[in-house]
This record gives sequence, structure tokens and C-alpha cells, in this order.
Amino acid sequence: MNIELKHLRTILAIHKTGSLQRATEMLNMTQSAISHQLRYIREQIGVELFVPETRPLKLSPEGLELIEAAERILSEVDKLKSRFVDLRSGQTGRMFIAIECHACFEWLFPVLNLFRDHHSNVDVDIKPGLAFKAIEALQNEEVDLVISADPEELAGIEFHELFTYEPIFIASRNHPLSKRPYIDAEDFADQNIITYPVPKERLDLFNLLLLPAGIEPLSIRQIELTSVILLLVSANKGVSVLPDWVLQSSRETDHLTQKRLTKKGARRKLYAAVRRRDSEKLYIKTFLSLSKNILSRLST
Amino acid sequence: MNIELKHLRTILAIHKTGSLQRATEMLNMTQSAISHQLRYIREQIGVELFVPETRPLKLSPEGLELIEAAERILSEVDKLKSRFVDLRSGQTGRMFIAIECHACFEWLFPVLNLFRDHHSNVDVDIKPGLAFKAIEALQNEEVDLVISADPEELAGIEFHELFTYEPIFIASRNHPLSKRPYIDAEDFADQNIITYPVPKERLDLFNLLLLPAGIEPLSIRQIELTSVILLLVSANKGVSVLPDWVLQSSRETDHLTQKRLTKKGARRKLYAAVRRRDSEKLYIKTFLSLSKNILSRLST
DNA sequence: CGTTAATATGAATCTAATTCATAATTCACA
DNA sequence: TGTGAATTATGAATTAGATTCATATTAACG
Repeated sequence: MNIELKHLRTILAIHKTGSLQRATEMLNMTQSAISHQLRYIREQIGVELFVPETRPLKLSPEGLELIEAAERILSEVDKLKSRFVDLRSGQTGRMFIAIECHACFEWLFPVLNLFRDHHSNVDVDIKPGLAFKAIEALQNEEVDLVISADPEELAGIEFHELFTYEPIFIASRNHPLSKRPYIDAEDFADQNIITYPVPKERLDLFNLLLLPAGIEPLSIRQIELTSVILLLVSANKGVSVLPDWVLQSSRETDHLTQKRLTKKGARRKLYAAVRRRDSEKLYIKTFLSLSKNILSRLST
Repeated sequence: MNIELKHLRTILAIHKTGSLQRATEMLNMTQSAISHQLRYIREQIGVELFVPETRPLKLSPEGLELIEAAERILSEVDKLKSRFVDLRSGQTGRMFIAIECHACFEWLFPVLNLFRDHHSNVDVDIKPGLAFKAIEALQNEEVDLVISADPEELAGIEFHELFTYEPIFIASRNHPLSKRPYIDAEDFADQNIITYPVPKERLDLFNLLLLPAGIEPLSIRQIELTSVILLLVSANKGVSVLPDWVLQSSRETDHLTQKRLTKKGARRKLYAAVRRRDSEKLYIKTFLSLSKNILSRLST
């Protein structure tokens, strides 16, 4: 027995309009086509649906049952369809975020709080686990958005610039380097450095300064939490380099000096990577726009 | 957006087997056909269902949702199908009975009690309302079976003979006619007759005897309930003619004499009319067979 | 890398749905 | 009842669309 949704729709139209003739308008088919289809359906289910030779067409008890089931099924299908219309238009969806940049929590949480006001239907989560391989996870559809400082040319992936920030040197007020107008690469050679627990290449300090200059610091200590880093630096256990937004939004900067890296200051850009297919989605656009403006919001 | 059940089945098969290749067995189609269909579905719903370029095929979050909905919908459809398989085979269905013959309750109830043991899934009801026009109601599918004594040649309707019975004259033991060996048409000319409230043509007495002989009784009193008729006849308020099965199964016949109509006795046949289409249904056959044997059961 | 297995694609084929033209029914009203 | 208008059914022709075949492309794994 083969039944398709088309058939259920046909039966429903015939029943609603009361005749094959009038059902033509509803179905955009000729009366003949409907008649042929009706015969096919009858053959398939093997039960008379309409009382034969009556007009207007009257449902048999079996036909009535079919109608009721058909309405249930078709409404379920319609729900499914409109669900996908929503998904496609970005009314709703999933936005799992992977962050390569460890300090990003500091601005990401405020962004997501604002985001929730616009898109309460979107399922948001942060996946810190896959800090590396984040872009791979994006391609795999394990996550839907990656915060990264290293844009690449990748098929199907788009990098959207969010904002520029300045990595800033911090040390205790008692630290010798706190007298300097700015800090250069060589200054780190005899320093204990406190950073996030990620590979060197992904740290602004190494990326922009130490690796190009070929300089190794005295030691590296890896700390997970931003506030703990600030604490240790305050206690003069070492020095660090953090994005300016972290220092702006933190209340624990009282015992610290902040210095530029190099005379001109360092500059870094942050990007959000998404699958090209997703970039038209409303909620992705909202997220990007909120992220671009978050720093000015935070500083006020 | 056009989605058919076929597509849901395809998606489901791909997901369950994990590859287009293996889905071929499940769907009995070539890999190419499945691939074409998958592309079509993608176009229709406009959302990537599987993570592209991965093997084994992995569902995207949207794909997962589709699968879940598809399973719901398809199981609903399967339920519908098996429902119709049952209907077709006569495992289940509706058996609304119209009775033209008023006394038939007497044997019909016992039959239906037995019937319920065999077919508890069948929705049984007696529709006494449309005593006339019963056959019309059968054609309209308002009822599914008619108990009748007057078979006709009608398209799509079959009359099945149930049993032969004898309409029998009853009167009080004190009644003058109780001395007779049998009763003839002329004997009714000066009698008060007690019958069911139906037109004369549908009463055995008139049908078989009085109308052909052109004889009018003294009076006719119409009574609904069989037991009340028996009561009135016992009390010598009139005479009556009832089918033999009524008298056999009743315990209120003590004060009555029973006489044959005419020397040879009258004979009548009872039929069950069903739509030809329904006559193959299991429960209809059961009903017919039970009805044919009910009189012997009752008399024991 | 190269080999194997799987998927995608375009053209050809085949199936099945729809239309067209028309016959057969049914209905309403005389 | 009969008659005309409307509705449904049907067969053949047509068309649309689904499937296959042959093959190119792409991933997976040693």
C-alpha cells in the first residue's frame, strides 16, 4: 500500500469542497487528474472513502477516519515545513561558539546577554573544549561560529572582522619596567611571563613580538583565569600581556602599570568565522553587529 | 516547499545505514537515484541536512530535527495504513444494524452478545429509528446491515437468507378461537388485533393473510414492547400474531394458546441485507453465520 | 601519494501523473 | 418521467519527473 502526502491533500480537498469539480481550484489540477488520483487511492487503501453516487460527496465512516488522520499528519508536516522556513531565514537555530582566544570570555558574555534579548529562540552555547581545531569543528558543524585572530582562506568559511584591540603590557607598579614609556621585545628576555595555557603561536605577545624577534623569556607560567593572572602580576610574580578590553573591564587593575608594546603600540584584529551558508542568517548577523560594538559599550 | 513521504523515508534510510550506498538495499534504488533525491530534498528545504564531505555521513543539527519529525510522521502514517489493512480484512470496522422487523430484538440481542466475543474491535449499534427507509440508509452508508423480510433486487446490495420462521396466532386461553385447530383469515374480521407500531404492509399477519384476503380486523392497537403485547393478549384485550421464536424464548406464554395460521401454517423468511462490498468482511460473515444458528441456540 | 570506496552528475530511459477529449452519471426542475 | 446542466469517470495522448546508466569527482586509508 503506497500513500503519499499528495494523496492525503487530495482527499482533504475533495472533502472540504464537497466535489471533485471545486477541488480543482484548491489543488490546481484538472477534474480528471483528481478523479484518476481518487481511483488510485481507492485501489491503494482498498476501502471506499466516499459513499459512491452521491452528491455532494459524502464520506464513509472509513473516509472520515482517513480525513482525521490526514489532518493530523498534514499539520505535523506543515509544522515541520515552517520550522525549516524559520531555520532558513535565521529566525531560529543553533549558535555554538568556539573561542580560540582565551580572554574573549570577557566581552563574549556581555554580547551573549544582549543577544538573548533579540533571539531567545536560538540555542546558544560556548564550547571552550576545542580551542585548537576550532575551525575544523566549524567545518564539521560541531560548532557554528569561531572567534579567532588568525583568518585563513578556507572554502565555505567566512571571516568577519569584529574589532581591533591593543595587547598591553602589565606589571606591578613596583616592577622595574614600570618606569619605561613603552616596552620592547628585548625587555622580555629576563622576565617571568604569565599567560593563558595555550601554545605560544596563539599568544599575542609571542605572535607579534617575541617570535619575530627570536627572544625567549626567562620563564612562562600558564594560568587559566584572567583574574588570577591579574592577581599574580599585581603580586609581582611576573609580567603579562593582555588585550586592552580585559584591562578596561576589570576592577583589579589598581596595583598595575600598563605600557604599550613598542613605541607605536601593538595592534591585533579579532574575527568571527562562520560557514558561508550561515552568514545570511539573521541571528548570525545580529551576533556580528553586537560584537563589533561591544567594546564601546563596555568602556562606558 | 514540497516534501513527500518518500523523501522522509529516503532521509531516514540514509541516516540509519550511514551511507547512500548501503541505503540502496533498504530503498531498492540505485545509489544515483538516492543521490538525486537527496539533492532535491536539500533544494526543497533549503537547509543542509548532512555535514557535507564527511563519511560516514553525519547529520547536521537541522538534519537531526528532520529525522525526529520524520520518524513521528512516518509512524503515524504506518498506523493509518495498518488501520486500513484491518478495515479491509474485516478485523475491525463498523456494523450499524437497522431492523425493519420489530420483534427481531428478541434474537438479535443474543446474536450480538455472541458476536462481541469474536469481534470486540467492531463498533456495533442498532439503529431502530429508520425502520422504514432502512435499505436506503444502507445504500447511504448510514447503516451497514439491515434485517428485512422483503428482499429486493438492488445494485450493490446483497440479501442473505438467515432463517425461516412461522408467524403464530396467540390468544388468551379463554378466547373463543382457542378451541380451533388453526386460524384462517376470516377469523380476524371480528377481532381486536394487537401489533407493533409499523405500517400494515410490514406485518406478517397482514402481509401473508389479511391483505391478500381483503379482510379488515375489528380494531388494531399498536404496542411497542413485545412483553406488553403478550401481557395484553393474556388479559384477553385482543389477539396477536408473533414469530415463533418470540414465543419460544418468552416466559410469559403460560396463559396463551398458540395456533397455526391456516391449516399448513404460515412461513416467512428473514434476510440480512449488506452492501456487496462489505459481504466479504470477516465480521459480517460471522454475524450472518451466528444469526443463521441463533434459533436453535435459543430453543435449547 | 596511490588505491579503493563512495558520492555526484548529466544524459538517456522509463514510469507515472496529468491533461485532453469525451462518455457516462446524476441532479434539478419541469 | 424526461431533459438539460452539471458532475464524475475513462481511455489515449502527452508531459513531467523519477530512476538508471555511465562516468567523473571526491574522500578515506594504508
